[in-house]
Amino acid sequence: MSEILRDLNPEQLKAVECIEGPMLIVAGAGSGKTRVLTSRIAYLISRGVPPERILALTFTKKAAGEMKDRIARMVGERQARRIQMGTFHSVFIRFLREFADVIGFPATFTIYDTTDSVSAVKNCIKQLSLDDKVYKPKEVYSRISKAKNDLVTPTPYMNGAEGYREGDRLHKKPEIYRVYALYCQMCRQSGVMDFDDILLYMNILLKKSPEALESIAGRFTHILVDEYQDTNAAQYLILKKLAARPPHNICVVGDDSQSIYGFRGAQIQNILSFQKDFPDARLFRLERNYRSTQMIVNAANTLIAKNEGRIPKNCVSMGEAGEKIRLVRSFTEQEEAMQIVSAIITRMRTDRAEYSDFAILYRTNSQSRALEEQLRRRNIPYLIYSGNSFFERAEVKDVMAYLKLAVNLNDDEAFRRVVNKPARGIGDTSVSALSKAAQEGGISLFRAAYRPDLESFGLRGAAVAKIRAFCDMMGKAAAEAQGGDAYDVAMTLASESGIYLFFKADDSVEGQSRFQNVQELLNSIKGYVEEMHGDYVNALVEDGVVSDASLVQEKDLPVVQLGDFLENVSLLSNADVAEDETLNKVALMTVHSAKGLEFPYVFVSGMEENLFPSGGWMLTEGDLEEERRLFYVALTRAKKAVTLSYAETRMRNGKHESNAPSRFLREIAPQYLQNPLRREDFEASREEDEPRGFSWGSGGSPWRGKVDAFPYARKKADAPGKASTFQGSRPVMPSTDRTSKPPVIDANFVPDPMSSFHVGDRIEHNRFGAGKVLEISGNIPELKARILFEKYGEKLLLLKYAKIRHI
DNA sequence: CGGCCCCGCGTTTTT
DNA sequence: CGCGGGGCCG
Repeated sequence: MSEILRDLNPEQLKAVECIEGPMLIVAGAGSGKTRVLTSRIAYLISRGVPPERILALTFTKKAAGEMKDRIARMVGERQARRIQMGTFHSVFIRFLREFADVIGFPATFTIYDTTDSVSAVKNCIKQLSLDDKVYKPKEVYSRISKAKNDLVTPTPYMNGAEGYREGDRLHKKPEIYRVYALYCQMCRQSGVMDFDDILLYMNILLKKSPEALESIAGRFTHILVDEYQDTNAAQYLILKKLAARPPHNICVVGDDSQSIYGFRGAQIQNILSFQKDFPDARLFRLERNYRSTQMIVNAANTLIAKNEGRIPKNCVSMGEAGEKIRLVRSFTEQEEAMQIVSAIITRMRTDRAEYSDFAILYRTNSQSRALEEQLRRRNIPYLIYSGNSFFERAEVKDVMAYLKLAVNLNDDEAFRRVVNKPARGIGDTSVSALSKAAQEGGISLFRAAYRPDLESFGLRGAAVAKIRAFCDMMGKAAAEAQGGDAYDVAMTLASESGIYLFFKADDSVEGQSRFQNVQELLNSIKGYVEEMHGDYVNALVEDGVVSDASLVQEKDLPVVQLGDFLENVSLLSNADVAEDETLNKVALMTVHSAKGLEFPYVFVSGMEENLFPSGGWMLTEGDLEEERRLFYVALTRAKKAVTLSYAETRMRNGKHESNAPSRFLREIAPQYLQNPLRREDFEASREEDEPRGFSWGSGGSPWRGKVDAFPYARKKADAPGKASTFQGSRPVMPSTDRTSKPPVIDANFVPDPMSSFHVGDRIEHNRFGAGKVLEISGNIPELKARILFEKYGEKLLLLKYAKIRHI
């Protein structure tokens, strides 16, 4: 036991040792939250709490896995395995299967991912003859999702609960309730639940069946919840029910400052008012930051202090002072990327850092492109953590649909996707007719295929025969999937269905790549089966059932079924990257994806208004606070150094956009910034020397007013009232076409230091080409040079920004 | 029935 | 700009 408690600081120790009653642990970034959670569980076990009576819930599989590993190291694999630990969704799926009959679902229900759900919603919209230009499937789905999170089921929805109908009418979409009702009916008749259903039906189950509540809640003496600030209403209510019985041994851990999923229904209020829900709750604060330098922690503190309604806490770095946060200004996103890459290369030299010590974070996935290009150009290995791009590939989804259909023949989404792939002569007409038959009977497409009166829906005998042949094949596959090995079943199905050959036969370059993906999917099934078998064997050895892993025979291994694999995959996230994939690579990801991770060196790119914080249009105070928390998360990922960057113009949706530097850059107290923003930075374009709004190639001599261009911009900065430019978060410069500006000559351009230039030097500019220095004026760092360019005439450049080198 | 083209659209997304 | 979906044509 002493070993469990040994390395904890006093605050952590208190949080671990308090074993009875409700408690809230507010854990600042990098304060050893996971350590406390795992130590606490280990401590409970050491104090005699049976592991199976501990329920530990996380949001991600990764978090659950890491915690399990760490606990196993403390109390042994054998004990650790008995803990009920997993994601909200995976744990609740288990309960729901157990009590499936109560809520009227087959115990074998399967899970729709978001794509499945949206496409099912789309189908419902079609079936109701609604215009999908008005009723956009994605929008309708998110509306339904919201309602489910609020536990508003179709009937109350229809009857006006929580103002949903009213809201819909306001948005001129009064029929959403009908889509909702139909969608629920469809899911039910398909034996399918979406992600929100898992939480919704869990609530319904606990409400409807006191026996189920008693049974489930009675299993656990201790409940632990990770990332509590991200729970939504549905999760919150489940937790409240499970912990309803005194002494309410529920321990929630989180950080209100890191609540960044409000847009998905997370309620920061849950953590803020935990002590109201449980008046005798004890509050523990973990404020010692072991991750980041003082500079980073202090900077982040000053930023987050701008938010209201926080749980008061004062995070203090236990590390060294550290260096100030750097700010990189650039003209375009390409330049920004270039500078980031250069900084990485420099840092690797000076600090002997490795590629994997770096993360480049951004607000939106689309920002990765420019970064990728520059990284590739410099041959730097990188890894993009973006959505499950592999499982989003059409060919992978096709094969997955076959597998899903084999596990659940009533999965209409899967059915539609593969019924005519490869071509079986079952076209739209046939599927529509089948659809009618299914709708009329309130049954799935698969079941409808066997209706004796199918021909009365306008199908010819030949069409019916083709449909039934397909269904027979799938029926056979389903029988095999029942109790068969996942990999064997998948292989057999892939070849029998013809989908394997379908992809193999395409010998175009893209076709081969698609086939490779299919192969990779099948391999990953094998990998999964082997991993499960490995875990099983390890458990046998650990339990002393066998003395050596090699003694376990193949026939003794448990069958890993296709359904297991599919469920596993559907609950996978983009943080779930194989460890060897991350080796020695620069990490690129959104700030959201970075939550929970840490890196020695962090770059946050795109620090611009309208991007970060995003949503300039209708940015409410609440939205802004969430953006600020998001930036807080970004800063606190760094252990040693942070570099922030922004670009003056950025290509967005095919248009050039100019935005002011992010207000967040001003919200970090300037003493933590190496080169804080000055007022003129918030003014428009101070690119090189041109006055703002200037348009290249607008005909005539582009050099009117060239010499006084920069002073002009500065004068404006000093003008009273001008500060409002950055207060109003609208674009500072209209997107006048800057497309015809002189091209960047060399993207790899490395400028010479500004003090190296002298009158008479022959120089070369990144964009203007060759020229001669006529005059140097001003003092560092405001050093200016008057340069006569061969092609563009005389210009006054601020050397700090100009990309110039000697020839 | 399949392929091609045009149009529309475009935060973040642990499950 | 780059993608995906729908519609139209062969």
